[in-house]
Amino acid sequence: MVEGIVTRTRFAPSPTGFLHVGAFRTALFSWLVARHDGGQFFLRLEDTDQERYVPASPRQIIESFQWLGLDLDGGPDHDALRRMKVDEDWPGAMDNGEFRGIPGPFVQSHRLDIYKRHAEMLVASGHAYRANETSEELEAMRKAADAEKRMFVFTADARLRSDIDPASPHVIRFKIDRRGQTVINDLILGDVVFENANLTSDPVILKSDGFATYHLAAMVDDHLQGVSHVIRAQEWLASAPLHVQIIRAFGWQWPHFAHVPAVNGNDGKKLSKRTGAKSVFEFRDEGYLKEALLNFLAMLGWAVGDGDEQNVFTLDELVARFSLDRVGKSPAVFEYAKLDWLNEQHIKRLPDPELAERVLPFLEKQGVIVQGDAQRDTLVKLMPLLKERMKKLTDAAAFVDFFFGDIPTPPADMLIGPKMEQHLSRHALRETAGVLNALPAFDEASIEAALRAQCDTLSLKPAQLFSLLRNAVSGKTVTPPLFGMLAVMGRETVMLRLNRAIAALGG
RNA sequence: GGCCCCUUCGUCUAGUGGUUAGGACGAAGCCCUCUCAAGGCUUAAACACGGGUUCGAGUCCCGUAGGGGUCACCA
Repeated sequence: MVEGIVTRTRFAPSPTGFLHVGAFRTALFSWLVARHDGGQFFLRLEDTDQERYVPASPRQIIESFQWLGLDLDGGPDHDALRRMKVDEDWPGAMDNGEFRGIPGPFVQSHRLDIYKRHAEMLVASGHAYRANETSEELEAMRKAADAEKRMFVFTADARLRSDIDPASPHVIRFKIDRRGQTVINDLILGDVVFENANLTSDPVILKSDGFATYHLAAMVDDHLQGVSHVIRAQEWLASAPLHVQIIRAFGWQWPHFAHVPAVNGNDGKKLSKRTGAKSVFEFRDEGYLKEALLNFLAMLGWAVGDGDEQNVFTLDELVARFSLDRVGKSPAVFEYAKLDWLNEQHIKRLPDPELAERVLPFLEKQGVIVQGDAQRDTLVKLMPLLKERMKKLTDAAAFVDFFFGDIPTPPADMLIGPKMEQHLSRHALRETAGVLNALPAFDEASIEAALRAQCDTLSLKPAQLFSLLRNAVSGKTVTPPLFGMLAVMGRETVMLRLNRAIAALGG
């Protein structure tokens, strides 16, 4: 256990491609643990595999954190990102950030000397040794073991050569202690017991190209950077005993471990492209709120419990209530219907001006709004009409497009009310237009009162008159509520469209 | 195959020996209603299986089955 220091967690992805939301759920758990405890959270890029490195990856990872609003107390700075060949013109995440007492660099390829030094320390202390078998030789050894139906385990005794010149190309392997057992006190899973005799080959900790492997690099960094809780995907559980041995070989205290269960697709299998392995950006672009995504991700595997049945949480509430001992042990499945519902809930809770700001970029992209600033006020007024019927931000366009641009005069058959003749529809429109034009105040309450009175005057049912008006002013059969819609639209536009409709009906 | 993890409605889950097994999403129905929604009410829907332990098991133990992870000079 790391004692006497604050909770410090980290997210340490390998920049080898685009991270899907499942990875960010693990990151969110780590972030929540840190914030709940008033501790720190930082980002470390584990790029010790140069062959799989994808230069677009660091940027995607950092911008995802930015969009989600998960702040970092440390991470790759501008210079580090430049060295990683991330776009020159990109400002980078940490230029305005601070490194609050957490030692960097935060990119593993910039820490090679540290790993080398630590690997040599283990050789000197007898916990590791040099080896230089070629991959062909190793393959042959595996085949031979296979043929004898026994498991291939590489140990110091198995190596072909032991007199290795430190100046020649070679790897350093960790010498696994195969006696006794290792117990991992996992914060989520409880005690997990491993028989050390079952452990696999002595792992390479320093590759012949001078790069460390995960096992060495992550343990060294977590120690040097003061990580108190190692929160990671459950796929790491099998190598946890090895990690404990490495930490012990250095004489360090080990951190709390928490292995987070996987997230599966709706086929029960590992998340794939087809089953929803999307990036954070894809959700953003599809019109999801970060609040909803975060809420949804947090509840995949975590629940408040204790009889509390709250479903909708703000980030602050999650920070206040999250704890690892409430994280379930079993894998969860993405169910996007629930995300949609959460999105609705968070949309409804957003203040109108804020919601309008979120909707605006989508309307601009969809060509509904051209002059955003000029039309912002109208947009804010529309929010009360919209927020109850929007599932995603992309839904807004269909409800508001006719407020911001002219509409073609609807076809005549659309201008005839239910169970009404053409002349009757025309009459009703003409009379109602007259009433609306004479209305002293063109606000929602006045409009409603006047139109309901019109139903009586004309002996029409609300459904008849109102659908007629709706179609005439919007050109649509599905719109926000009529009275509020007319008020926001304004008398001038309403009269213009009603008169056109009357003309289209021949009169 | 060895080792490890997991198993409550379709999905996310509550439950820590005694419950009519609760909630949410989704589904169906009803109500409300100017369309679409929202909202309200109601219904269907689960303890993987088999043995124990116990007066009593979703809860404890042991098996079985199923799912997943891992066994690289990848992370």
